[in-house]
Amino acid sequence: MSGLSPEPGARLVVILGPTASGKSALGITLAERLAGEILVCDSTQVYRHFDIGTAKVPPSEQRGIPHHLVDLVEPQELFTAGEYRRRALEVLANLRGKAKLPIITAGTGLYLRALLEGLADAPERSEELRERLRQKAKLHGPVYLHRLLARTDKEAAARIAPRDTQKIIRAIEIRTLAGKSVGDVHRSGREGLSGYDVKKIGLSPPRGALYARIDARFDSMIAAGWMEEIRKLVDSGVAANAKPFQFIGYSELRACLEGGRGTTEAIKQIQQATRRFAKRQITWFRKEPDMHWLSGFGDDPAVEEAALRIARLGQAPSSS
RNA sequence: GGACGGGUGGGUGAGUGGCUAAAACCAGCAGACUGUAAAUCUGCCGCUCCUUGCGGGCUACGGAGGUUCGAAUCCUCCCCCGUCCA
Repeated sequence: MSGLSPEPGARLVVILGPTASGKSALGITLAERLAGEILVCDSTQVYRHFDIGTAKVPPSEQRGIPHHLVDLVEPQELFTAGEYRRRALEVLANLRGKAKLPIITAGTGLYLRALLEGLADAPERSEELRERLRQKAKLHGPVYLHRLLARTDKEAAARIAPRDTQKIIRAIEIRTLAGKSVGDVHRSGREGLSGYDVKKIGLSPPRGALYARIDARFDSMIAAGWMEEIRKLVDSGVAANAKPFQFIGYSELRACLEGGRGTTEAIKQIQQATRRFAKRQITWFRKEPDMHWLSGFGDDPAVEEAALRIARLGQAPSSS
């Protein structure tokens, strides 16, 4: 449904790929050449003050290209896919008025899907309900909630693994607050993005090379003062259980800082966690429809050229 | 030179005669995922064959022999590692 509206409308470029694949660099390159602006689609970069570890592009490296959807909330706030969608739609409307090409650099598959395909009309999260459910789970064991869900929504229970507490809670939440099954809520449809001719470019560097970049990027983040950033966050009173402190690297390094223990073990953990994260991203993006995959990093000149062709013409490099 | 302890699948490591291709954990690979998504969860993980079955074959617990219907597990010799005694 998305991008297939009767009149092709404005163009929209999406660059997606695993972490450290060079999405940001490619985005800036395309923006410069095509009079575009960047919409970051990353669930971690929406948090203010968590800059280095979330790999935000520092203003000094943005080459004058506006970067939207970054630094939207404070660390103790919660952010959701629905909120991302609302904000992104605002930015898109705004760029349309200025006749700028929107370029989305996407690392968070769920957020991108929320924007492109929409979300069902489901209730927002309810902290009170969730807290009650979490208490019950703690009391009766992890599988208890699954049985609870099965009682009112067999279909959802069949789809969700008994130990996937997070998804079970969400399902119970929808069932309870919407008053109908999750399946019914989802089947009621969702409204995707329309009025855009979407070009999706995927970065797919060789696995080994990607892993090497991940390791190298960690070093440069440290060199850029990641530790100092964390120290400042701690000093300014950001709670340890704040959402962004759960992001890869932040929790481990905070523990090093406060526990005074060595970092060599933490470094290995962080690099490994990042590799696993990249794998999950790859899995998610693999089934993304209408992709133009490029097998290199976003700062590779050959990739830049191919991406430019796709962004301009919407043709696969092989067909040109 | 002698006395003990130990050598197990990519790693750590359990396993003392059959239920063991070998626990568990890690790593790796694959997958799911419509408001926590850098999250959460699932599967596979010696090789191989097919009529894909709680199927067949082969290889595997340092090496070589042996005992036994049957050995990672018991015996003999050898090699290596650690600790201790000379």
